[in-house]
Amino acid sequence: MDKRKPSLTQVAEAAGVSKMTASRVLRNSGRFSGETRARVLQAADRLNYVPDRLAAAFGSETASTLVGVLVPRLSGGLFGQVVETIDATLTRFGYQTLIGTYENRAEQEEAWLKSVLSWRPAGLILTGRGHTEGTSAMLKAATLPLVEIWDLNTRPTDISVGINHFDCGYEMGRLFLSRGRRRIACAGADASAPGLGQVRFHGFQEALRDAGAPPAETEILEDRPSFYQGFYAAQTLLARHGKLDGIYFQNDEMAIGGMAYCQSAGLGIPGDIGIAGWGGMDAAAILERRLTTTNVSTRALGKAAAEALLTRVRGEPVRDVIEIPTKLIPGGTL
Amino acid sequence: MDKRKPSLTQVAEAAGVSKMTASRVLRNSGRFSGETRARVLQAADRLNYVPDRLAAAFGSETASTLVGVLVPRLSGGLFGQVVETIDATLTRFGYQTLIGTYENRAEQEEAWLKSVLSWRPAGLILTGRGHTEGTSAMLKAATLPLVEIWDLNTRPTDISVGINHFDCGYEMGRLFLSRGRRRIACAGADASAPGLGQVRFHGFQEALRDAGAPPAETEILEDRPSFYQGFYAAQTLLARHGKLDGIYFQNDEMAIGGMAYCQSAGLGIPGDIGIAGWGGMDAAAILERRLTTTNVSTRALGKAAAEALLTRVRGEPVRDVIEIPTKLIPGGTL
DNA sequence: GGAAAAAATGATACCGATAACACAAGAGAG
DNA sequence: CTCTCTTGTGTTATCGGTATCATTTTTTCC
Repeated sequence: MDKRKPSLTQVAEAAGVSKMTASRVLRNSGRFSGETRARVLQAADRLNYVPDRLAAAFGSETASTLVGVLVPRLSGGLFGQVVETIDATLTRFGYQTLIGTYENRAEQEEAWLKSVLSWRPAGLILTGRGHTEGTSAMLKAATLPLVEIWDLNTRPTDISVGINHFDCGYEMGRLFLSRGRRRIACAGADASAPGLGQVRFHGFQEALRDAGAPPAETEILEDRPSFYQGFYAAQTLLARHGKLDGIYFQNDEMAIGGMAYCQSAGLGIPGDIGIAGWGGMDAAAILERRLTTTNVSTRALGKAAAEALLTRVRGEPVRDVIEIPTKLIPGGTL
Repeated sequence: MDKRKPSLTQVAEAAGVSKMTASRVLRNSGRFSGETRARVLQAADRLNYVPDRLAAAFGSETASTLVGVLVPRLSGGLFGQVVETIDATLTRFGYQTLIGTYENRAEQEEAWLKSVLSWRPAGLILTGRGHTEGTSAMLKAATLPLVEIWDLNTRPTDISVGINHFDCGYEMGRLFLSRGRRRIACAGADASAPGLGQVRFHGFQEALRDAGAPPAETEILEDRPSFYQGFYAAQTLLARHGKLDGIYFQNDEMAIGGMAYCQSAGLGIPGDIGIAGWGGMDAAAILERRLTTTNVSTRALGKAAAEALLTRVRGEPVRDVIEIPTKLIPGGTL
C-alpha cells in the first residue's frame, strides 16, 4: 500500500500548508484556523501519518514522551504490579516506559540512569531514595521531573509517592505484643543489597523497645525474598533460638514459606507461634487461616506516581509528598 | 563541575580531530590510527562524555539500542521473570528495554506497536503469534529483528523462542488418566482475551480423547488468573458438576486457590480430588504436598530470547526456532 | 477608512550524531 | 621514480521534527 512512511513534509504538502503549520495542528499548539486544522488532520489521516517521536524528541527540549522507570525487580514481589500500573497510566497519556531493574544495588542504579538519560526522557520514576553521589549529581544536573516511589520521603528531591515503612513495622510490632508474643524474631532477605523492607524491622524493633520488650532476633538471608527464603529463615531461626513465639517476615512470600516450615516442624499457628508478613499478596488472603499482614495498594501507588509525574511534566502544580495508606490485616496467624 | 553535557564536537576538539574521526573511534568502526584512538578515548574520558543515543538513533538507520518488549502482564504470572531476564540481558549488551503490556488484547498490541515503532527500535520481542492484520502489516513493513516468545512457532515470522503448550497439556492429561482420574475439569481465566494458557487445555483434551475418556468440563472465568479465580473456579465447577475427581488449572496460582477451596469444602487432596497447575511457581514447591505442575524455566526463555534478538540485530546467523523445554513435576496433589 | 492589534502562516536554523564521499599522505609494485 | 592501492582523516549532507522570528492577512476600534 504505502511505499514508505509518510513524513510531516508529505502531510504538509498534501494539505497545502507549510511543515510548520502542519506541526502546529498536529500538536495542537500555537495558532491556526479551523479550516487549516481540518485539512491537515484529514491529510494526516489519509496518509496514515505516524509522527516520528525520535525526531520530535531530538529536535526539542520538551517533546520527549519517554519515561524511565527503575525498580529493584519485576518478579516475585509487588513491583511487577507497580510497574504494570505505571505503564498503563503512562500509555493512556501517550507516554512510553523505559524499564530497568537494579536489584537494590546503587551502582546498577547509576549505570541505568546514565544510559537512560542519554535518551532525554521526559521524566523519571525511581524506587527509594538512597542514591549514590554520582546518581544525585546526574539527577541534579538533569533537572528532570522525578518521582521517588515506595518509601515516603517528606523532603523529596522532587516528588515522593510512597509508604511509611517504619510505621508499618511499628504497628505490626504493637500487634505482636498485644497478642502476648515476647520471644519474637524478624526474618528478612537481600542482606547484601538491603532495600526498604528492613526499615520495617526498625519500626518493629522500636515498638518492642517502647513497650520494654526484649528486642527481636533478626535473621537476614542473602538471597532475594521468596517462599524458599522464608522456609529457610524460619528453620534457621528456630534452630538457633529455640522457643520463638512469633516471626515477622519481610514479605508475604517469605511468611508463607515460613508457615510451611513451622507446620512441617509440628508447630501450631497461631497456637505455638505467630506469623506475620507484609504486602498483602493474593495468596495470603485465601490460606486456611488468613495471613496476618499489611495490605499495600500497589495499584494506587503506581497510578499516583505516574499521574504526579505527568502533571509535573506538563508544568502544572503537584503535591510533592503523596502518602499511600496501608492497612494492617489482623488475619488469623498471629 | 561541567557546565553542560559535552557533545561529540567537544570531544573532537579536545582531541584535536574532526567529529567524524571521534565518532569512528568511539564506535570502533572504520579506520583510525592507534595514536588517534588513544587521544580521543582520553578526551572522552576526561570530559566524561556520554553519547546522545537519541541523536545517534535519529541520525542512523542502525544505531538504535532500544528494544521493545511486549507481554500480557507484568504482575502475577511468570512474565515478570521473563521480562526481568530479558532486560538484564539487553542491559548487559548496552541495550534499553521499552516495555508494554497488552492484556492479551490484540488492539492494545497494535496500539503499542505503533507507538513503539515511532521510536525506531533495534528489535522487538512480542508474546505469542496471534496478531491482528494491522500488526502483521506493520511488522512486515518495518522489517525489524523480531522474536516471538512464549508459544513455540515452527514457522516463525522471524525468530520464535517458546514452549510447546499443547504438549504440556497432553502430557498432563496422560498423567491425570494414569492416576485413574475420569471426571476431570479444566479451570482457566482471561475468557475475553484468551492467551496461550488455553492451548494447554486443547492438548489436555486431546490426551483424554486419545484414551477414549470423556472430555473435561471446562470453566473459563472472565478475570485474569489469580488465587481468587482458582478458588472461585473450583467452587463453580464442583457446584455445577458434583463429583469431580480432578481439576487441571491454567496456572499454579489458580491451582493453589483451587486447593484452598477444596480443602475448605472438606475434599481430600489427592484422595478425593486431584489438582494440577502449570508454571512451577516457587510456592507450589513448598506446599505440604508439592503441587503437581509443569516447570517452566522463565529465565532460560528470557535469556534465549534476548540473545537471539541481539544476534539477529548484529546480523549474525541465529537458529530461528528455539524450544525451551518444560518438565512435568508429578508432585503430590494428583 | 485607516492605524493598530491580533491571528494565521511561512522561512530558516538547529538538535547531535552517522553515512557517503572526497582527499591527502604513505606504502608497495613495476 | 612514477603509479596505484591502502590507510587515515576531513567535509558535507542528512535524519524529521520544533523553536524562533518574520511576514502576511484579518479583525478591531476610533
